This record gives sequence, structure tokens and C-alpha cells, in this order.
Amino acid sequence: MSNPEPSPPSTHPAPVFAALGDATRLELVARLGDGQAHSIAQLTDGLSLTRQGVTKHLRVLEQAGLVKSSRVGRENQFSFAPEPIKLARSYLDTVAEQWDSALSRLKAFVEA
Amino acid sequence: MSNPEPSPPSTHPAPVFAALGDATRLELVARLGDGQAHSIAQLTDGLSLTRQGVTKHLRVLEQAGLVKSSRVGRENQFSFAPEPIKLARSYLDTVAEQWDSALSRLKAFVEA
DNA sequence: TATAAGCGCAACTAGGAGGTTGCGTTATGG
DNA sequence: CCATAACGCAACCTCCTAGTTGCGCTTATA
Repeated sequence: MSNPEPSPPSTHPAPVFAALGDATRLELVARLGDGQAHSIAQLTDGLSLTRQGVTKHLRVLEQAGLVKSSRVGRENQFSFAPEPIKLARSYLDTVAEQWDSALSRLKAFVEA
Repeated sequence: MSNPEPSPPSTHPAPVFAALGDATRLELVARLGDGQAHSIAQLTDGLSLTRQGVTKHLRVLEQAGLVKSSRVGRENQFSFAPEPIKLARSYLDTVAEQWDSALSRLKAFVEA
């Protein structure tokens, strides 16, 4: 770990959605949403998969920019990073807005 | 098609995110966001993959509830369905809010 | 009534995702 | 200084995904 392609901020939301498209990773994100840093062992606890499995998920989250890691002592501390969440949210906002305005245009056309 | 597991509304956002986690499917969603119904052949046009490939993607979107289909004549008309988008958005809002409140609690703690 | 458009189904392939195990390395702590 | 906790790396496995092709069925249309 510690260098799984820091990957530029990536303006494309698909990888972010893909990273969020897994129940285990959503659970990890939820746990990291407490603002605290957690070690891999901590995050593994309670999840029914091995530490290496968790590590792989964290790597995916990190490549999507949703998580940042820093080695402290013998532990690898992971913490949440909110930027991609905002990106994803604004994308969904765009889609919803496009949909709404398309609908009202259609409605106006029908009523005309 | 016509019956690829209508799948109950599904309150879990992971499948929705997974469906959105693909550039081709995001493109399809964007095209369907115009509020119009489009046939598979229409949606295939301009995408560099076969009709069957597009069909598979549409099936994924349909299982996630993001798209609805109805056979009309010899065409299968697909249209956008906004509910899962709202679900995903509210989930992202929850995460962001959890993050913000956790941060302000930490800040208050430090300043105390 | 042929022909063509639009589709569904099934089989197949290559590659990636999720998951495991085994083993070696580096820090902590008694 | 030695045991152990926390990792990283690599190999491996299974299953799903994205994509293709071939074929046959149904619906429009010239």
C-alpha cells in the first residue's frame, strides 16, 4: 500500500460510483465517516472477511480518492476524504436537474 | 428482456452505485435524461459497441431501477427513472453530513 | 408478400473483482 | 532481546462482467 496510484483528482465520476458500488466498501466508508483514522486491523474487526480482503477494498477506495492512508509506526491509518463524494453528488444533481427541466419542457409542449 | 427481475425498489444504494460505476452506462443515463424514450438501436448509435453490449448495460440499469422498458411494436423503448438517483443522492448527503458533524465535534473538542 | 429493421436468446471468450492462504518484514512492548 | 501485532507482497482460485458472434423470431414497410 502507501502508493497505489495516488491518481489525479479525476473529474470523472464513474470510478467513484464504482468504488461505492459494493456493500463492504460502503460499510468501510460509513465507519470512516466518524472523522477518525482507523488502522486496517480495526476496520477488519467485525467484517467477515480477512485483513487482506479489507486491504484490497481500501486500495480501491484510495484509488477513487475516497480515502487517504498514512503509515504511522507499524499501522496504516486510513481516513475519509470527502471530495469525491461532493463530485458524485454534483453529478447526480446534474442528472436530476436535466431530468426535471426536460420534463417541464415536455409538459409545456403538451399544454401549448 | 422485458423481464430482467423488476427487482423491488431496493433501499440499498450499493447496486445503484454499481450500476452508475461504468462510463458506458453513465453515457446511457445521460442520453435518457432528456425525458424521451429511446430504442436500443437508437442508444447503440454512436457508442462503439454492439447492440447486444448495449442491451446488457440496459439490463443492468433496469435491474438497478434506473431505467424502465416497454415494448412498442418491434422496438423496446427505454426511459429514465429518477427514483434511484434520489436514493443515491440522499445516501451521499447522509455521508457528507455525518462527516461534517464529526468534524465539528472534533473541532469543538480540540478548542475546549 | 418479400425484405429489412429491431430484438431476444444462447454460447463463448478474455479479463478483472473479490476473496483466500502463505510467508516475509517491520515495529511495539514486556 | 524475543514474542507478537500489524502489515505488504505474491500466488492462487472462483465467479462475474463486458464484450462478441451467430441465429431465429417478430413487426414494419416498399
